[in-house]
Order: sequence, then C-alpha cells, then structure tokens
Amino acid sequence: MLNSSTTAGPKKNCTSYIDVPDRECTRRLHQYAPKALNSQVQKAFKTMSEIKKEEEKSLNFLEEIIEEDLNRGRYKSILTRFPPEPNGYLHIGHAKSICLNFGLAQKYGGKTNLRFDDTNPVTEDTEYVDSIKEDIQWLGFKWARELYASDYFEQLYNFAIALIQKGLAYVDDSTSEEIAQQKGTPTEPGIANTYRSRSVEENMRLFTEMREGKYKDGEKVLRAKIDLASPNMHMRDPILYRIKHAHHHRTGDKWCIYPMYDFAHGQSDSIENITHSICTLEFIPHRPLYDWFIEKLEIFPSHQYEFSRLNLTYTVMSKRKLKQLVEEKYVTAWDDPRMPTISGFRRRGYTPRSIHVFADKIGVAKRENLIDVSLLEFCIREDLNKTSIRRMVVFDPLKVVITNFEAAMEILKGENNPEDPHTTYRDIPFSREIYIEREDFMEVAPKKFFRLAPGQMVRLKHAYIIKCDDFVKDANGNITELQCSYIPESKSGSDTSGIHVKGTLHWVSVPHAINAEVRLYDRLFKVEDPSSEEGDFKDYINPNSLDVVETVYAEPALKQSKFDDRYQFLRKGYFCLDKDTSEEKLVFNRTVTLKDTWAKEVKKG
RNA sequence: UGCCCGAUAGUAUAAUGGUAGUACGACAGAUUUUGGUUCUGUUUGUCUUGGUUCGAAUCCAGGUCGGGCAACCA
Repeated sequence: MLNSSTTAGPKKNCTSYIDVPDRECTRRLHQYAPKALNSQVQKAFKTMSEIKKEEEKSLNFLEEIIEEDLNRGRYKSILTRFPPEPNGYLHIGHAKSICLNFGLAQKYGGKTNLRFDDTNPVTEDTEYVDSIKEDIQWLGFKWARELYASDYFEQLYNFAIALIQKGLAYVDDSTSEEIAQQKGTPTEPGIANTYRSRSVEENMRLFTEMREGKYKDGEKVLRAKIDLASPNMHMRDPILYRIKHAHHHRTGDKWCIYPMYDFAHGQSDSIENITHSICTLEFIPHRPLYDWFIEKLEIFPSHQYEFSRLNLTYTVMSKRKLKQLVEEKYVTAWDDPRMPTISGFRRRGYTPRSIHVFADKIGVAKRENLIDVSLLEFCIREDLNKTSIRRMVVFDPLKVVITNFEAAMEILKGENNPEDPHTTYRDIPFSREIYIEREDFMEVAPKKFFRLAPGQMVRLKHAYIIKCDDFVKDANGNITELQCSYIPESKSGSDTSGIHVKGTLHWVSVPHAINAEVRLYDRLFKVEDPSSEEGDFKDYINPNSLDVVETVYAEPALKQSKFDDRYQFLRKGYFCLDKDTSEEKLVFNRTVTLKDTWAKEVKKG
C-alpha cells in the first residue's frame, strides 16, 4: 500500500507521478533562470519549453471529439460538409466555418462535401450558388462532392411517407397563426388539434394530394407527431413540409411541397454519411430533433456539433443586415471593399492565406465572442509585409525644386521588396522637380518632427539627402513650393557624406509621375458592436468609410500593375488594383494602412 | 420566469485536479535609408458564495450575468 497522502492527488494516469518533480524543476527554472543563469542557458531553457509547447499544441473541442472517434475506431475516416443556403453572399463568418470544416477534414485525412441547403425556393438563386463556389475556391479549398439538398427531395419525400406510416407524422389543415397558438409558449404546453388524430390512410391520401398540387400555399402542412408539451419548442410537432407553388432554381416546377430545414438537414447529412456535422450555436435546440429523425427513420447516425459564430468589431455579420446595406445603397455591392463578405475582402486585397491564419488564431469554442478587427488587420499586414511590391506614391503633392541638381534626370534603383532576400529592383527616375507629401513639411516644426522644415534635412528614399533652404507662399499664405539642395555624396547605397538624418520621405519625379485614383477605406461603423446598440444599426454607419483621392502621383513602374499583385505604397499602406481600373485610369484600393506610431504620437499631443 | 448553452487579462484562446500560458492590443526601449519591419521588456485575468480535496480555472451545489429557443426561414 502506498501512502495515501502522496497518491491522493494524481489520478487518471501514472505520468503525473513523474510530472511532479518535473514540474517542480520547471517552476524553479522559471523562478531563477532569468536572474541567476547566463543568457545561453536561458536561451536553451526557452528552446526546450518551446519544443514542449509544439508537442503539446492543444486541440480545440472539435479536434478532441474527432481524435477520440478515430482512436476508438468509430469511424475509419471523417466526412464533413459545408452547407450554405444560396440566398446571399458568404461573409467572413462563413470563412471561419469553411476553414473549420475543410481544415478538420484535411488534418485528419478526411473529405468535405459542399452541400447547398436549397429547400426554400423563394429566397434562393443560382447567382448565389456561383458566388459561393467562387469564394470557397478562392479560399483554396476543394470539395469532394458538390451536392444539393434538392437532389434528395424524392428521398426526403419517402422518409416522410415512412413517418406517416409509422404514425409519426400527420397532415394539419390549420393556418400558421393557429399552429403558432396551439404550440403554446415556453412556459405553457401546447394543445393538440383534431387533425393530430387523423388515420394513417387519411394522412397518406392528403400528403399525396399535397404533392400533386391539389392544395394552395398554406392550406396544409405535414407535421411530425412528437410531443406538444416538450420543454423544447422544436419538439412540439414541428412542420416537415409546407406547400409552395414556386419555381425552384434547380428542380423547376417539379415540386410544390418543400421540406423544412429540420427535415432536410440531418437526413441529408445521413444520406451522405457525414460523420461530423458542424454548425453554429443557435442550432443546439434543434439537435434533439435532428437525432429523432435519424432514430425513427433508422438511417446513418450523423452527429451534430455546435461552435460559436464569428463576430467582428465595427461591422455586422448577419446576412439580413448585409443585404440591407446593399439594397439601401449604403455600400455599392456585396463585394464593396468595406463589406465583411469574402468577396469584399478579396476585392479589398486580402489574401486567402491571411484569412486562414486569422481563422486559426481566433480558435473555436462555444462562447459568444466579438473579435477585435485589429487581429484581422494584423494577419493581412503580416502576410503583405512579406510579399508585397514596394512603390512610391504621393497622395497630396507639394512640389520640391532641387536647386543644385543640374542633370535632366537620373535613374535610381529601388528594391521591390526589402523583406525578400532575393529581391529584384526597379528603375526610379529622379529629376530637378519632385513631389513630396504635403504633410511631410512644416513651416514651424515640433521637436520630434523628423521630416522637412526650413533648414532641416531628410533622406529621399532610394535617392539623396536634401536640405530645405527656402519655401514659396502664394497670396493666401499657402505653401506652393519648396526649394532644396541635395547632397551628391549621399546617394543611397553609396553614401559617403557621413550625414545622418532621422526622416526618410517617399517622393516622385514631377515629369515622370503617372496618375491614379486611390480609394481609402475606413471601418463601416462608428461603434464596436452596431448590433448591440439602441435603435437601428444603420444609425451607426461611419459616414467617412470611403475617401476617394481621384488623382495621386505615382512612380512610373506602377504603370505595369497587375490584378494579382499586392503593393505597399511606402509609408502609406497596402494597396491592390481595383476592378474599376480602365485603360484611362488606374484605381487602387487600400487594403489596410501601415501601423502608424507617429499618428498616435500626434494624437496624444 | 420553462428549457438549453456559456462565463479565464481590453479582445480572443490554452491549461482536461498539480507552473494560470499564448496571440492580438496597449505601453516602454533597441535596431532601422518606410515614424514600416524586426528584436527586447512591461502591463492587465480564472463571475460570485459555499462544498469536496494535501491541492480547484478545472469536480459538486446555490446564486449572478450574458446568449439562444415560441418563422409554413436556414
């Protein structure tokens, strides 16, 4: 017998017996290593703990479930599905679900079906089917099979017949108001009507006639016979089929009865042998029904698991609200770069990789959340910093004359991407007249202003150090021109001047500049969580979410811009070409700004 | 006031009875020919009250707060 005081704690497995001294050792290292040990030991210690972390990379609750199912031999491989209703465009919340469903299958060597939940013909359209497929493909995922709930209409109809014959479904002639009333409330049980006791034969006849089109919309429904007193409202004889004489985008006019979500989704999962049917939290109360159909029909037991949907600060995420923004012209379209739709992010310049990383970083859990949009911005900056092509573009020009520059022009070299060790270079023309950003000059500069001011020096990126000798004002007192001298020995890459300046400015040569339009986007809403505010969410729309600068001045290399390219306009932000670009005009979208600690400094005063 | 779900730094997310950690943010510093990047450091947390236990974020009970459910929507 072991001493109970030493064995009482650890249970479950014996490794904790070993863990205790190990943990104690780790604790001591934590306590003493930083001060007592030299840096090399600290480094080694850190590496070890990092390795440990790699190995112990924790699983989210879905991964845990799947691993257990696989380990226990419940399934040989997993099959997930992404089941959108084609009644709108996909948003970043769907991207989370897509990354989850496809990502889980990839991780565990399984597959994922794309299944359109097209059971309501009046809201759905092929336009949406196409956009959904495009968005998933853009994210880089491949579905195993492209399926439609409507493919199963005949099968689902037979399931309904089976329930009727088991005495588990009946045709109800009540109006929707009557049904709602008879359902009771969460605190009062529902009451049965006379239709509930119809015979199997009568139900069979009536349901057949429903299918044949003998009745008008709303005249009859098929209901499951479960429990009108259930504390779960979804179990109070839910509607299975309703009559809709409507044209379906795939089945045309073949059907005039359509299954409800609850009668279609679980059975579709079952027909496809989906092992893990993952949906959002609001479907939790539907799960008993999902299981009830599977049990009563004795079909493949798919299982439903729920996770919390994504919410992002300064935007809205419901299809209904997004639709409203489009229809009421608060934005130009579903793919307006301010929209949180996948197509909006795509047009704005987000990369699939940045969205994958984002989806990974936010994790998966079952609690309500509101993710700070700065995390998404971090993800896209991190990606674009490594991959984007650097260019110089002046948005608000101030002319600078380099008074001692005598040549007509000089060609300078600029690296296309300093983050890339194998970077290539482009030519940048330099001349006597250049534009700099108006905000980069101040007549009277505060202490920490590292830019141009009378008598002050700055470096022109990829070029020379210049000194501001004088400035010219017009009649209204506006500064119209700067007169500077350059230091010939200070050329980038071969600077022998010995001069050190704190500021570096982007610029373009006046005679070589090309024009473009840039569209600067800000958050769509003024408040973090528009949906939780009083009144209409549209009252909180940011009126300055779009700032169009019709003419900016860009270095000539930008003339060769391609739609797939991503640019960093030095000191300005990340940009990409917009589809509104024409022969006459280049149009760029600002994907995201650069981090700007100077702006913060200024704000602080 | 029925049923269901949830609660860990500002925001997310780990720790599965034994070190409360990570990321983003914020702040400070170093580096920098982008006030970018990179690097370093600092900051802040287990909803509450009891109980079980040598030991509780974790298990149990009560409470509080948040969310969902009464569509012929999904």
